Formats: sequence, C-alpha cells, structure tokens
Amino acid sequence: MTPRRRAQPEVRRAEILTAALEVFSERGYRGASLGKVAERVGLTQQGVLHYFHSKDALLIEVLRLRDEIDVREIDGSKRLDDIERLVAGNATKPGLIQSFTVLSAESVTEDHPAKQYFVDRYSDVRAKLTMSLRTELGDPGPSGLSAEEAATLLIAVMDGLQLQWLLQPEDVDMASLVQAFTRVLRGAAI
Amino acid sequence: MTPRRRAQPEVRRAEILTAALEVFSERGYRGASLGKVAERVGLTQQGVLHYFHSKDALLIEVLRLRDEIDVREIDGSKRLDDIERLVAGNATKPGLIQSFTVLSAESVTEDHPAKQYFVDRYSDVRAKLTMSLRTELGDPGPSGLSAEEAATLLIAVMDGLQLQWLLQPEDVDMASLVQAFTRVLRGAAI
DNA sequence: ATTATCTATAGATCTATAGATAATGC
DNA sequence: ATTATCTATAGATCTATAGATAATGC
Repeated sequence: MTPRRRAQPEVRRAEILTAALEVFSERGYRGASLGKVAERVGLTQQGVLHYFHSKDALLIEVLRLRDEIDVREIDGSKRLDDIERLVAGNATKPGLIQSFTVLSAESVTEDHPAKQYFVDRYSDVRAKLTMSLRTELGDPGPSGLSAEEAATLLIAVMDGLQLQWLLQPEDVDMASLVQAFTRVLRGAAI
Repeated sequence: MTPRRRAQPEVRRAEILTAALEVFSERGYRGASLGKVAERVGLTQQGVLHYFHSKDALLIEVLRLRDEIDVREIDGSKRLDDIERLVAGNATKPGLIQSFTVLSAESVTEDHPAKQYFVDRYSDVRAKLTMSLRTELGDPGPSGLSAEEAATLLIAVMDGLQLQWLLQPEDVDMASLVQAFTRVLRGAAI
C-alpha cells in the first residue's frame, strides 16, 4: 500500500478553496457536489468535510476568499481609468467572471447561503463607487446622471455585459463597451 | 376511495408549465425537482413526466412559453418609451424577473440545457434593439454611442439592474434608473 | 497526543422506466 | 381504445456523522 499523502493543513485548505470556486463556478452551488471538489484535490468527500464542516460553510469561505481579492481590486479602482483596466483584465479570466455571475444570480433564490453576502457586497460597492465618481465627475456629472445613478448603472453595465460575454465571447467586447459607457459618463457626446 | 381527478390535457400541460417556471425560478434549474413541480399541480412526479418526457424537456418548453410572452413584449417595444414602460411593468413582477435572471446566469454553466436558448435569445434581442435604436436615435446617436453599443449596453443595464433590484428592491429603483440611462442615450446632458 | 484522511453507513433525494388501473371519448 | 394518473422500483447521487488508522509533532 502506498503511504497516505498528508498535506500541510494550510496548503490543503487553500487547494480545497480553489477547487471549490472552480466547481461552484462550473455548476452553480446547488449543482455542485462536495465529491467533485474532493476529486479535484485528490481527497474523499469526507476529507473535504474535515476542513469545512458543511457545503454551506465551504461556499461562504470561498466567497470570503474571493472577496479579499475583489475588495483589493475595487478599493484600488478609485477612478474610471482603473475600472477600465479592471474590466480589460477580467476579459482574460472567464472562470472567475463565471463564478461571480453564476453565484450572484443563484443567490437570489430561496434560502441561498450566499444571499446576505451579495446584498452586503453590492451595498458596499455601490457606496464606494458613488463616492469615487462624485470626486471624479461631480454630482451630477457631465452626463447629467447623479453620482449614485452613475455608480448603480456602471455596476449594472459590468454585470450585464459579463453575462452577454460569457454566452457569446466573440460577439461582445466587454472592455470596449465599458469604455464606451465611461466615455459617456465623462460627458463626451458627438 | 375518492375518484381520481382527471384534467383536460391542455389545461394540465399549462398548469405544469406555470408551476415549473415558478419552481425553476425559486431554486434554479439544478436546484429544482420534478417532485416539487408535481406537488404544486397536485400530481405525482411520474404524472408530470407523462406530459414532459424529461426535466430538460420541461425546462425547454418553459422557456419557449416564456419566450412567446417576451417576444411579443420586445417586438412591441420599438422605441425607448416602450422600453421604459416595459421595465416599469417588470418592477411589479419579481417572480418573472427572478426566473429570467436565475436561469440565464445558470445557463452559462456546464452542459446546461438552456444555453443555446439564451445565446440565440441575446443575439436576437441585440439585433432587434440595434435596429430600433438606429431608427430612433441615429447611428451613432446623440450620446456618441453607435446603435449596436447602445443596444448592448441597454440590455446589460436592464439585466444588471434586475440583479441589484432582486437583492435589494428597496434600494434600487429599476424603472427610474433605466429612464436615467435612456435620457443619456437621447443626448440629454446638463 | 494530535489530526489528516479513510471506510462504513444512515438517511435523503432525484430522475426515469415499467406496468397497472381507471376515467374518458368514440 | 386511448390515455391520465398511479404504484413500484432501479440506480444514481448527495450530505453528513461515527469511528478507525496512520502520519506528524512534541
């Protein structure tokens, strides 16, 4: 018998979180199984449950991890230029975008464990972006939109474009469409 | 024993489709079960399968039905005014909006039976809306956006706002935000 | 001694097929 | 005669708990 491989706990936890994000992204939370996650890291399903005590708990921790990365990116996006760069970068990360699109939409369904997470997250992002836009463009800005309207619409544009892009990457150029929108926010008409 | 109730087939089919749309909307396709659908129409799960030969087939038919209603609405929305009215109406139908948001996002996951449906649908809606906007606003329009950019962005705005609204209906006024956006498309700066 | 990982297993579901039964339509 | 609906059931999964085993850390 091959001796059982035993990983360093922190490393293994990180492996599981990465695999779980992938699996949730590929199948949604409800369509995913702990077995699939386990398979990817070379453990049994019960092995995964040693680290995360339930499927719900695993999802929450996956989102917490995702959030640390995101928050850094959003807090680093003080200006529209930064957001344009962020979206251009996202357009090279279909897996990550898919995880977000799939889980956020699924979170509005009955008793979904990530609902509160997304409610809080959107509140937070809207508030931060509103402040940034107020500083950069004034309130109302050159487009005539209030800072809060512009922020809510910009977030909607990013989310909506992600969906269209995931369905038809060839036909939807997220980065240039977000740029077109920010150009309008800056007040560039013909 | 109470005699078994036997419904008119067309009526029963319609009942099942309505119940299925509700259940898929509440839990997503993968989170939904035929048993839940059956329960709502007072049949067994096998009774439902008498009308639709698989869960996949049921979803497809639900979407086809949803589409008939939608296409009428979209084809009836030749101008931005009509779209504003459409969104104002949608803001009173959270169930319907949720079905659309949840299923379209889920459709980007692995082997999802509705993927092709949504790919086709978005192509179609983008093309039609592009033509309408070209007629109404010119190409490029007063905002400086091409008709195709404006169409893709307007669809993104509607989808993205739906998600934010489903999460926080009190904080996100879909109808007025879409109006704010169409105002910009029409070229109204300060 | 602790703990990472496994085997065993209970208890729920879930989809789909096969075939029986009874209500309807001709 | 047809068919709407049911019971029975095969065959997959899936989550979670209990407890055994072996590798690691002190």
